[in-house]
Amino acid sequence: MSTIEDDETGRPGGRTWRVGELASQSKVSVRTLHHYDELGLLSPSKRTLAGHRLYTTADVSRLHRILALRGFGLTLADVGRVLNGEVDDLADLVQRQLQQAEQQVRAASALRDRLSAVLRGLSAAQNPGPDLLLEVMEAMSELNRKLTPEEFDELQESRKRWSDSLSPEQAEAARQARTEAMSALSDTERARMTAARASALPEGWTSD
Amino acid sequence: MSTIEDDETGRPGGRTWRVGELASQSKVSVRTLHHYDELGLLSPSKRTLAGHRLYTTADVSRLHRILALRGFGLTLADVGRVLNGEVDDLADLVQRQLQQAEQQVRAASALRDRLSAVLRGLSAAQNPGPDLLLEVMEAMSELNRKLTPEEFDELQESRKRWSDSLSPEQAEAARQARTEAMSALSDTERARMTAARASALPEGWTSD
DNA sequence: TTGCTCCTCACGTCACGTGAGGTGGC
DNA sequence: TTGCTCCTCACGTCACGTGAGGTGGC
Repeated sequence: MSTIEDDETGRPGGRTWRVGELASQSKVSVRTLHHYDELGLLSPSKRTLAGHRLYTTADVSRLHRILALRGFGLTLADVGRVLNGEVDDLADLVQRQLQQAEQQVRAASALRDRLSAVLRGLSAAQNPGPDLLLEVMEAMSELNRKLTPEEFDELQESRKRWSDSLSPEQAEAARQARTEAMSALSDTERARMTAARASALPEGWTSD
Repeated sequence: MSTIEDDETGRPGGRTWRVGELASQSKVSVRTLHHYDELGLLSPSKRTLAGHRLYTTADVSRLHRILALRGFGLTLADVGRVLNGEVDDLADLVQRQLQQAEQQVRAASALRDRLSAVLRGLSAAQNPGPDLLLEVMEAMSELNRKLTPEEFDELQESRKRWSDSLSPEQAEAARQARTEAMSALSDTERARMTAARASALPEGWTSD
């Protein structure tokens, strides 16, 4: 404030930043800035004689715009296109990003539900051996494909062969874990089918 | 069923599958099976004289176990460790997967909310030019960092410079879009902070 | 002269996709 | 002989992380 020729010069518009400075202030890595330079997404307007990057205020603004768009889930390629004005229908792009995010929410939620069902099954068993848990996880996945009658028979049979090798306590725990898992799976499946029906509507179709 | 020496031989346990067969039946690509072979995750027990892969029933079972575990979000490295019995605390692994899935749900939900706020802002503007949308998205991101007073002033000023170049209709649309966006952002921010507080608890700490 | 920052390669990540060029079995 | 399937390289993807080996400015 009082110094005028300390680190930055007083010339308006002449303030520049070195990579390290810009990186720490923007909470990105130096490597990220190098990467954006390589991609041509953000090339510093100046260089020192030694070849060190110097970012101007305009460059900094562009970086902020890049980080903003990146924060909305755009790929760097899309970020570049948007900033270059190569995208005419931005609303359409945002719409697609939204659908993608919704899909991610559905997928992650379904995964979360299945995992917590496994954990509930685990806690139901007093001594959850690794084989038990594996069995439950496999059974849950098995149900995700529709089984042909023969496959179902074989699954039953292999389950039987397997459970014959267990102590009564282990067998009971396995049964209980499986029941837990199956019911949770059904919930997930029901939700999935509902979602599938909704997304099967033609594009642009609305309920009114 | 009636033919006994048609494509598969009758010898029990002798049934084998070629990559293409196994791939289509298991809904994975041939390349995926090649990949698992390269990783040593699933190497066919047999080969023909010409070097073609032949998968036995045991191999097929292992593939199903692999796909099951993969479906629970494990990396292939973790899948391998589990199948090799190198993981002693499976419950802990599942627990970490669950936390990761929950994190994904939170991140995707927050992204979805911000994107739909942008779209609501968009529809509020009768003529949403690309600059308008960009402005809104940037403003939303800007708020995600805490601004120093000077930065806030500069943001206001740049906003002013920008809005001076707009028609009254555009300016009004921008104002409305921004209001929408800000309120949605606040919701998100509140949720984020709540989550942050929760995750700031030391490991193993529970509320009872 | 010692640190700290900067530079340019260049390989690694993760789970495969996608040719390229060639061989085997019905 | 024509298709179809199979084989083994080997590069590409996406957004950087992580050294390696060397130079510049206070």
